[in-house]
Parts: sequence; structure tokens; C-alpha cells
Amino acid sequence: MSVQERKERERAGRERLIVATARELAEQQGWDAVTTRRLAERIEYSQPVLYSHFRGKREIIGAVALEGAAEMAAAVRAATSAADGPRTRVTVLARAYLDFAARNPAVYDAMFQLDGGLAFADEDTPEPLKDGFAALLESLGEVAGDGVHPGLFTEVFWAALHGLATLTRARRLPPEDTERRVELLVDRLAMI
Amino acid sequence: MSVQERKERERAGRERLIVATARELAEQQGWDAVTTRRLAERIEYSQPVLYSHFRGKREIIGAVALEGAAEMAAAVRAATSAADGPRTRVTVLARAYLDFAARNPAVYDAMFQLDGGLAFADEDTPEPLKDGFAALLESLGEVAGDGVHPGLFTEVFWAALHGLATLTRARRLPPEDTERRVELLVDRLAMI
DNA sequence: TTGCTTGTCTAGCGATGCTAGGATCGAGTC
DNA sequence: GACTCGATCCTAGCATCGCTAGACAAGCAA
Repeated sequence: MSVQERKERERAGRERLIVATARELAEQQGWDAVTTRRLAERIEYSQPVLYSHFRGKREIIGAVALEGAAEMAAAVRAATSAADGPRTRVTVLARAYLDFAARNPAVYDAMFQLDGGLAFADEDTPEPLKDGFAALLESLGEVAGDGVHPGLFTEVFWAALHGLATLTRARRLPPEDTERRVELLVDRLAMI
Repeated sequence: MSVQERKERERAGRERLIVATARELAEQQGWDAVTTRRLAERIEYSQPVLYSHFRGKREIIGAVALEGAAEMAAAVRAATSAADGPRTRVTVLARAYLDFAARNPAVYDAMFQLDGGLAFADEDTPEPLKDGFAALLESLGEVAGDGVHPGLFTEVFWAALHGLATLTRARRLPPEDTERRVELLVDRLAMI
């Protein structure tokens, strides 16, 4: 029995190694550079080993996305829990979100730009993704305003943040004015 | 002289054919299906002909993006010019924008999701892109509110629309509530 | 030690973006 | 009207991609 347990531990460890290496490589050189050959070489195994853990590259991206969702939820909660007052919470939430996206562009891509084969806004959405949305909802629901559904408000606010994050990173928006954009967004969208 | 003119006409026509075919193929089967081989086959020329018009696939995407930007600007202007009152204009602008993105997903991707090798928010940004932003600014600048820079306001509003467009299309947001999201966005962001 | 399962690797498939070099065609000259 | 020559286009190929089949080795139970 112990032999099998050891093998399972080793296997789980290798799977974490694959995901961590993919993420690292993607952050260093972009997702285009994450080829199955390069990834296999970095983990010091041959290509087919990857396919014994994941169905394909898509699933690897999906695994990175799940990891990122959990981290983003934690980052948002850490920022908002240290702030007092609904208004302040929303501001630091927005900053934390955009900061995460800027600091982890490849992970953010895995979550929202690339196809990781994950279900969204669905009953079989993976838990980390649901929880990521929940983390936003906790602070944003407070400032939705009377008669506005908190979930709907969160969706709109989130979409605005997502737009700012992606357009800034794709150089469609100049990065200098980010803080002023956040202020304007919070000023207008948050009630009180 | 007339011979050369005829050749140039034919060349220009073929270039339009390439762009139109790439766009059509992308809308039908997605950009992944737009391979240089398939594209060459559809225009009934060999692959290298594509490279006598464009540096590579990226530039073809860029050409589709420019075409799309002009169309989107026209669509936005057509919608807003038929509306009276700043508030109504902003509402129809938002609907026109999201409608364009939903009806031309591949073109929208070429403009904002894929790398078409185009410069943005820069002095050497191609004219159609500048004009697309200008079309938004014309209506959105009116409702920026006192003391708020119209350009900055337009950027934020645009980012929100972009977020809604991309997250909806990527199934990150359920499509049913789009209209309610637009109403909320306009209600909060537009002053008056 | 022997036999068998489990795991890993080598080698290869079809497809991708892109390019070199040869073939062909047509415009201009005698 | 035949010929030259440059522009134009195609065939064939390169390196690389995601993914897989089948050979091989390592480690377990008997």
C-alpha cells in the first residue's frame, strides 16, 4: 500500500511541477513559447508524460487558470479586509484586481483570454472560479445601490475592470492614467 | 503606362480579395481556421502570393482590423446621429458597440484581442483606429461630467463596453442580461 | 529468478507559418 | 512576327507545432 501512496505523491508532485513550469515559462516568454516540447524539456521528462497528466495543452492552461483564480480571490480578499468603509473597499478591490492582472499577465490570460476548456457562469464551473467571483461580490454587493441586483452590479463592475486590464496590457490604453481611471470608475459606479 | 495601371488595379483587387476572404473565413470558422494554405486555396492562388501583399498572417489580421474599425465607427455614428439627447445617444452607442462586437466576433477579435501588429494610443496609430475612438468620443464627451476629461471618460466607458463584449462572448457572462447591464452602465457612468 | 504490469521514451504523423529557387508568362524591342 | 528579359507565380521544402503509436525498461508479485 505504501508503495502506491508514494507513487501517487510523486505523481501529484510532478503535476504541480508541470503547472508551475508552464506558468513560469508563460510569464517569462509568453504563452506562445509554452510548447509541449519546451515544457517537457524543462521538467526533464519527455513530451508524452504531459499527456498522462493532462489531455493536452488546453488543460494545462486551464490548470494555471484555476491556480490564478484562487490567488486572485485571495489577493482581493486580503486587500478589502484591510480596508474600512464600503467605498474604500471598492477602491482597493479595483486596485488589487488591476495590480494582479498587471503583475501576472500570463495567468490573467489563462483565466480570461485563452481557452482553458473551463466552464464559466454555469453549474459545473470549477470552485476556484466561482469563489473568485464571490470574492468580488462580497465587497461590490455592498455598493450596488437600492433596487440593483448585487450580482448584476458585480458583473458590470468586473467587466469594466476586465476591460481596463486587457486594453491597458494590449497597449490600447496608455498605462499612465490607470489610477485616474480607477477613481472615475469607482466614483460613478459605486453608490456612496 | 496603361498596362502598369491595369496591373496595379488587379493587384489592389487581389489584396481586397485576400482581406475579405480572411475575414469571411474567420467569421465562419474562427481565426484558427485561417491558415495561409486555406486562405491561398480560397483565393485560388498559391501561398507565396499572400506574402507579396502582406508580411505575414499578422498583417492580414491587421488589415481586417482596420476595415472593422472603419465599419464600427460608421455603425456608432449612424446609431448616435439618429438619436436625440445626450443620454439617448449614449445608450444607443453602447447598444451599437455591443451589437457590432456580437455580430462580427472575428473582426472584433482582430481589432482588440489578436495581434495585428498595429500601433495603438500612439502618434503613428492608423487613421481608422483613431477615428473609431473619435466616434466614441463625440457622443461620450458630452456626458463626461464637470471637471472630467472627456478623453479619460471615453476610455473608461469604452473599457467597460469592451469588458462586457469580450466576457459575454467568451461565455464568462450569461448573455441574457446584456440589456440590463447596459442600462446600469449608462445610468451610472453618464452624467445626466 | 521469472513473468507481468506500469511507466517512460523514441520516433513519427499531419498541420502550421514562412521562404528559396525554378518555371512561366507577357510586355517591349528588333 | 520572333525574341529577350524582367516580373510574377508556383512547386517544394524547412523548422516547428500538438499529439500519439509502439518499443522498451523498471519495478512489483509469485
